[in-house]
Amino acid sequence: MPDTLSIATWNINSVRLRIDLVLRFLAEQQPDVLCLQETKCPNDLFPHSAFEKAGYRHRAIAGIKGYNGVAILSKRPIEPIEARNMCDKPDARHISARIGTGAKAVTVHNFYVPAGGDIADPDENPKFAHKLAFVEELKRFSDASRTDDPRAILVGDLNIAPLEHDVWSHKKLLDVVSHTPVETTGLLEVIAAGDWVDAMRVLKPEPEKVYSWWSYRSPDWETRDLGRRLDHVWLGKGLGAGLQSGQIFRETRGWERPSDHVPVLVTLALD
DNA sequence: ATGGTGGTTAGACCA
Repeated sequence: MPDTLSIATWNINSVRLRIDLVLRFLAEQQPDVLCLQETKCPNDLFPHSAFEKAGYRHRAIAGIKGYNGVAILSKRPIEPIEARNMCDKPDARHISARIGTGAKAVTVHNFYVPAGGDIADPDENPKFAHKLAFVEELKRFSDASRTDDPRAILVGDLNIAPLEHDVWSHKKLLDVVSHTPVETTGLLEVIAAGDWVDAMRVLKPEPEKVYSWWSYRSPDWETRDLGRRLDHVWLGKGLGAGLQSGQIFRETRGWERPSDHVPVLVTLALD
């Protein structure tokens, strides 16, 4: 086993519609592992053979019809662990797998946190209540993971931009779902509970602006640049010191028929 | 204050 691991996360917004974009990214960057969210693909319709041909012969998937769905694609052997029912719902928002063996093995957890709807009030908006409950569950998960599994990696579309410079305007977005205080505080508490290392923010500390998502609804996304950092790669306590590099593939937002999210790729040493 | 653009799948629902 090589002593580095490169792992990417990407909300693809339909893996079948955008299979060519995923294959292009894999061909160009060759990450060891790619975690997808919003595959929107039932398990029996997952495009296994396309990934097989691309060299991603090891996969763990959890999909349902129409919504959500997560997948872990790997060039190296993996052992699927579980697809958790977060908030007691079988709605395909988590999948995990073990990569490698022995002392260098790591556990990858791929999460898709609920977007939370438009109204930032849990009493008025059940989707926002669901999101807050999901974050609370992530807190308990992280607290347990910190002690049980220091070689864990948590990635995914967490649908929260926790820091001031994770959004184009902190003040203007304070009451916009994804950057409200209850969400940003909650996500920072998840990080604290797990002692997670926020990989991209180690490499690009505040106040640099870092985004991974630009709304479909905003025309001229590139010049206006009204982005948010919703996609994250967190390293467990035993892996944080190995962080080597990270990259956000903003250019994919300009590809034909793009996802509204772009890939985030992190490379780390495993020893 | 509002509406703006996408995907799934067949009328809404979700982002």
